[in-house]
Amino acid sequence: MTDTDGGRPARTKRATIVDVARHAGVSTASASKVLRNAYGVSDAMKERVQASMEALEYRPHRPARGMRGRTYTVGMMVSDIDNPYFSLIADGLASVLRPSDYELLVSPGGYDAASQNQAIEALIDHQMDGLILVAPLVSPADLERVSGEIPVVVVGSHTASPSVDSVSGDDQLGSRLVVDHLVALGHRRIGFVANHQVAAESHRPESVRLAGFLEAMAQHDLSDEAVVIDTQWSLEGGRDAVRLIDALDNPPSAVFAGADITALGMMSELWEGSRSAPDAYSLAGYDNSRIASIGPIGLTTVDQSGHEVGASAGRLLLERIGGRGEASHLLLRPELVVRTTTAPPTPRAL
Amino acid sequence: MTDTDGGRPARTKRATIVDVARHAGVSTASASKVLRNAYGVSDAMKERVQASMEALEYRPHRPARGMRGRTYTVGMMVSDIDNPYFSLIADGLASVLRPSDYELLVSPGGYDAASQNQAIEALIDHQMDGLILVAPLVSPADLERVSGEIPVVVVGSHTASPSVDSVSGDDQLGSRLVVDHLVALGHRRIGFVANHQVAAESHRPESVRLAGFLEAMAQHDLSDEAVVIDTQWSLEGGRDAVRLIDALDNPPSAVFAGADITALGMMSELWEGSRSAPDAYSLAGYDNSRIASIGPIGLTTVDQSGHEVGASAGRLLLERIGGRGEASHLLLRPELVVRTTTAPPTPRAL
DNA sequence: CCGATGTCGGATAACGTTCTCTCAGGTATC
DNA sequence: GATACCTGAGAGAACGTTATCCGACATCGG
Repeated sequence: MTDTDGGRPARTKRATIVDVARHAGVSTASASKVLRNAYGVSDAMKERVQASMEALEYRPHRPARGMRGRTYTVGMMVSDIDNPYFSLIADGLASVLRPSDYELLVSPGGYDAASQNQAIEALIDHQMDGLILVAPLVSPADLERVSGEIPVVVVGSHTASPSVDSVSGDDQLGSRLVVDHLVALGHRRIGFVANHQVAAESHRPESVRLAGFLEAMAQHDLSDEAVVIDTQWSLEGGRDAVRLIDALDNPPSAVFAGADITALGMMSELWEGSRSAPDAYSLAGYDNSRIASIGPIGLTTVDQSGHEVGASAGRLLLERIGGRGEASHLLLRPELVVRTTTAPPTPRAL
Repeated sequence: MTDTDGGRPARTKRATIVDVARHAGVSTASASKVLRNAYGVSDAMKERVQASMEALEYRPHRPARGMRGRTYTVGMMVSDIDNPYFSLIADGLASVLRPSDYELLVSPGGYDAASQNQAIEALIDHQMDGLILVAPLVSPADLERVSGEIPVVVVGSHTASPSVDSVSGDDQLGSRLVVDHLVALGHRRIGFVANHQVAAESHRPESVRLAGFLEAMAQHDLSDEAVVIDTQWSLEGGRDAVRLIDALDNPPSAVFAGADITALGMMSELWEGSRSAPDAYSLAGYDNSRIASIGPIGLTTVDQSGHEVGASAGRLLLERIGGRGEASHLLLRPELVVRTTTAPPTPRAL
């Protein structure tokens, strides 16, 4: 009735380190040493134990390791697994984790601080060795608390915390690249679609991009021509943006949507009104999501090299797990990708 | 020098069930009973213990639970976290897991059988209570082996295994919906873009969709007009498909791309040749990914209701963990979503 | 030839839970 | 008022691993 015999299929017992030790004729302590390649084992013994592990198809039981400290697993918290950018980050991360002993597990945290906090706690409860938080919505205080328990690397949010590592794109520069491009095309009156929900928190990309936009406009002496449209970064928010712009007395001839998803919403809304970019106005996004490159879309955008961001985050985390004390903050250089949604202003807009 | 004192931040020790028990003045055994709301605790004690848990911010240590069996966590293996359809599945899954005690962790398994196997093993090593495998590339034999160790629900692959549960869309029906639609529009010669890499394995959606296409064409007495284009389901594969179709003597007036991603690649390639759907030929995809609905894309496609698929998979898995013996196989009804890439054949194509 | 030093291997006590089993006390039954 | 039964509470042994300590032996310098 217990598991000694009865499971429907002849459930084969998993080999433990004790089995390995017995099979190799050594103590479990020694087998463990081989497993961790710790100090104090002869080559002969090492070989014998490894052969036994092979023979028994031994794989360490992670919870058991977790009870003694390390699980050799790092957790990644993302708002939603459906984000092309997050996927690039995961890829980069995986590429640095693969050669190490570490493994990656992802937790979908949702779109509000409370559920993200819960997801993070669950990751901690699993005794992960380190955490990668992608564009987290949690408060700085919570972040600080978490980083006291476990090494943390924040990706995408500009934090300057002394206890949390961070990797992000230089969104200030990214905004400048877009503005420079639009101005070079001859635009003067330029709009920016802001994400009002979170713009107040200065460390978030949303507000850094806005600040970068305003600063770049000022550098071109175009502060008076900067038009901020307040809505939300989502497909629906993009649609709203189009309507808001239509209602303007003096509409811009080019719009920087702040994020690809918003630009896509705008394109969709324009399309439904039989208009398009750049005919109605030039349009630029941010993120270089895969969809932006599809022919009929052809969105001008900013590439953040998610792969590189992920790889850097992985390296930082591994270093931190390895014992580095002080936090490190990386700022990666974005690049402008010009496609077909930006062009010189149309005559009627001059 | 050890952790009794020295960590840089005043690292607060995590409360264990022993602490809770002491705080409440009961035995750890009783505290554990309250935690699992097991039989044999008075209401008074239950209340006291729960108050202590609250006070100490107690959260069970999952690895420790794992050592005794359950971890209250289910694992989901996906090829890549960047897939809009997977995200819908995860959403549906989360919605049934939330009210339960279970939590979800996702492992990105990659695009080949070997690395997916590795990801699955890692999930097992973590002592997950159950596994959701999304469109796995692993062999039926491996699947059988895994399902002997842990409850498994396969999503997206049509399996009839007696030991593995499955949930998938009725791809055969989906193909028929597309063909019926195209024929109703007046098309007779219709192409299907096949995914040659995996088409041989009859349980995979790729081959079921192909079979469904051929059967539907036969039902319309159009077997002679069915054109199968052999390439790959990816953006690049879609581009190839366009070139292959161009090389045909007697090209179809409508093409069923088999998957949205392929259709998008085709649209991109057509666009670069200053052509488009449905002018060049009608085009339909499969999956109803979010991007398909964007105005300038407007792809006619088949909706599989990923949310419902995920929710069903979650329910099945929970039942299975709960002890259901025999496997269950669900087939969900897909729906056609008509947008702008399909239209009656253009005169010259008649 | 003796003590000091170094190397390799093993015994063993945790780690935080679960769960079976035992026990104490109360209540019902005759 | 003795016996059987129930109920609530606790003791304690796992689970699979790690890491500290300890001992045995070999080597080396004087």
